[in-house]
This record gives sequence, C-alpha cells and structure tokens, in this order.
Amino acid sequence: MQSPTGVGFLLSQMGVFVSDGFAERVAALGLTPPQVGVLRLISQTPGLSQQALADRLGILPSRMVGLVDDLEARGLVERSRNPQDRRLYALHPTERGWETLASVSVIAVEFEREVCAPLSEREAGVLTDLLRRLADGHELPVGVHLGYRHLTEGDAG
Amino acid sequence: MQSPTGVGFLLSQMGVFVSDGFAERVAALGLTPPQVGVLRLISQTPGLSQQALADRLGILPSRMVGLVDDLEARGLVERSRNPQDRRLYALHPTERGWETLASVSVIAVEFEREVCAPLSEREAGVLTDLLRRLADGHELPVGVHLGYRHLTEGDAG
DNA sequence: TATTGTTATACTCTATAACTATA
DNA sequence: TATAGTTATAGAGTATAACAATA
Repeated sequence: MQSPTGVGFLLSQMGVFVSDGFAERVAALGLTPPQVGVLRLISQTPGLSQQALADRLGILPSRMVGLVDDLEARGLVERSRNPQDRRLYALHPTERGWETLASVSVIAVEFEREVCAPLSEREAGVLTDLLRRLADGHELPVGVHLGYRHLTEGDAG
Repeated sequence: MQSPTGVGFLLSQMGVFVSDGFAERVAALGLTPPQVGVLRLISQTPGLSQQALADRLGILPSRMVGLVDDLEARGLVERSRNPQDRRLYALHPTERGWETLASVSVIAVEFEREVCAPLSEREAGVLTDLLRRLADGHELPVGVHLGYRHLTEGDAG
C-alpha cells in the first residue's frame, strides 16, 4: 500500500469496494462477475468459439470450459457445433440469457447510481472523464476487465 | 462488469491496475502488499500485539502469524515478549525494517507519479478530492485496504 | 502435424478449527 | 475459564500439462 491518502491507494481501495459490491449484486442472479463478462461478450458477438472468447477476455481456454459449462447449465448459453469445423463450438445466448443480461444491466445502472451517490451529477461526470483518461493513458483495454486475465505472460503492471 | 464505460467499471479496472503495479514494485524489495501493510502499521504504533494488529487490518490472527514470520525472517520486524503478559508479543520494526519502509515510500511516491502521469497536476488534485469523497461517503476505513479483510462476517459491499 | 475443447493435476491464497502456553 | 499465538486442515480459485476428437 502506498501512502494511504494518495490516488493510488484510493483507486485500489475503491476498486475492491466496487468489485465486491457488483459481485454481491449479480450473485442474486446466481452469477459471478467472470460469468457476466463471458455472457456479455457472447451477446455482443454471437457465434464465437470458446477459444476466441478466451483470447479476447484474457482467460485460459481450460478455464473458459467451466465458465461456459455453468452458463449452459443455467440455460443462459447454447453450445452448437460449427458444421464447417466440428472442433469449434458456436456460442449463443438463449432467450433466458438475453433476459438475464437485461437484469444485469438494470443492476449495473442502479449500482452505478449508488457508487456515485456522494457526488453531484456534474462531479460524477468529471470523475468519469478523469478515470477514462487514466485508463486510456495506461492503455487499458476498453471494456475488458484486467481481473480476468492470467498473469503468466509478463503482462502485470 | 457493469457497463464498461461507467464509473464503476473504470474504478474496478484502475483498481486492479494500480494494485498489480504496486505489488510488482514492492516485489523488488521481496515484499507483498499485505506485508507492507503490516510493516507500516507496526511502524505507526510500535509495540502492538499480533492480534491487535490483525484486528486493525481486518486480518485473521492465524494469517497474521505467517505474515509476521516472513517479516521476521527477513529481519524487518522483531518479536519481543511483553513481560507483563507473556502471552503477547510486542512487535517493533528493526533498523532494517525502518530502512525498508523508507524504500517503500520512495517506490510509492514514484508510482503515484506514474499513475497520475496522464493528468495535469491540477486534474490529479481534483481526482484525489473526488475519490476521497467517494471513499468517505461509503465509509471506507481511512488507510486500511479492504483487500486484507476476511469476508466471513458479512461485511462485503 | 496442428488446433479445439477437455480433463486431471498442482499450486496459491486464505478461512476454520483444534491445539499450547500463559493468564 | 479465557486469551494470544500457533499449527493443521480444508476450501476456493486458477494455472499447467496431458489428452481425445477433428482438421
């Protein structure tokens, strides 16, 4: 921990607070944050294979198996074989998957409101802008959470 | 994953980025972030017992044992028995412990500079202020990192 | 021979609970 | 009997490496 009053410490502290809060809220839907991330990406580009998915999220293929297993077991995602290359799956959200994503979206909007509650609307806007410029400046991938990636390829920091 | 453009997502994403970066940098001193937290608290209130320490950081006593073991093995912290109650230890930094803390401080200042590099000095000040008001508004303990605490007592979120 | 998905295994981190020594 | 510290065990989460099916 750096000086417990600096930007670094506050970012790290708030990051854990937000991550925990979000995890707690989507747990009400029976989901974990990594599952939500996978489900969302499948909805954005339906038909993707597991490894393509794993690649984009920085998750190991072996780990993706279990995540998709769970989503399939909950009836949120469908595995269909790609007839052109029967090694690949083509992943699609089910109707229930789309509904669940809508619920996640509602939760996210509400949670966003709670997180920003101590600030005025204008201040929240300023904060968003500053954070986005930080993320851009450090070349963080847009919309991909670092917490998903594996750390074996020297990509930490 | 909330909407990958909102404050919540950005805070979580930047939080991981900063935590990883800090961990990587103090690893050069042979330390982990929890060890740094323990060492710093011992320096702030020397003579504390292990359980008092554990209490303040939200760490389990059994976990504190290993953390102090490591710090002692590296010659950064001394365990001396409290003569009034021989069940308790009194923990103090060694001279090398104080030196290491100074090095951590240098690392932290430098890292703070790197994190804020994409912003002007004035903007970094605004960001600090907004983050501090968020942390205050959500009643996050000052200077205690949530990542240390155990989650068994329903205190997540 | 290379690639997708899978499984089996190991490793890290941390919580739980039982133990000792002091009080 | 209660408390500080310790140890031993177990559980969650994730990485590594070997494997089967398909190309």
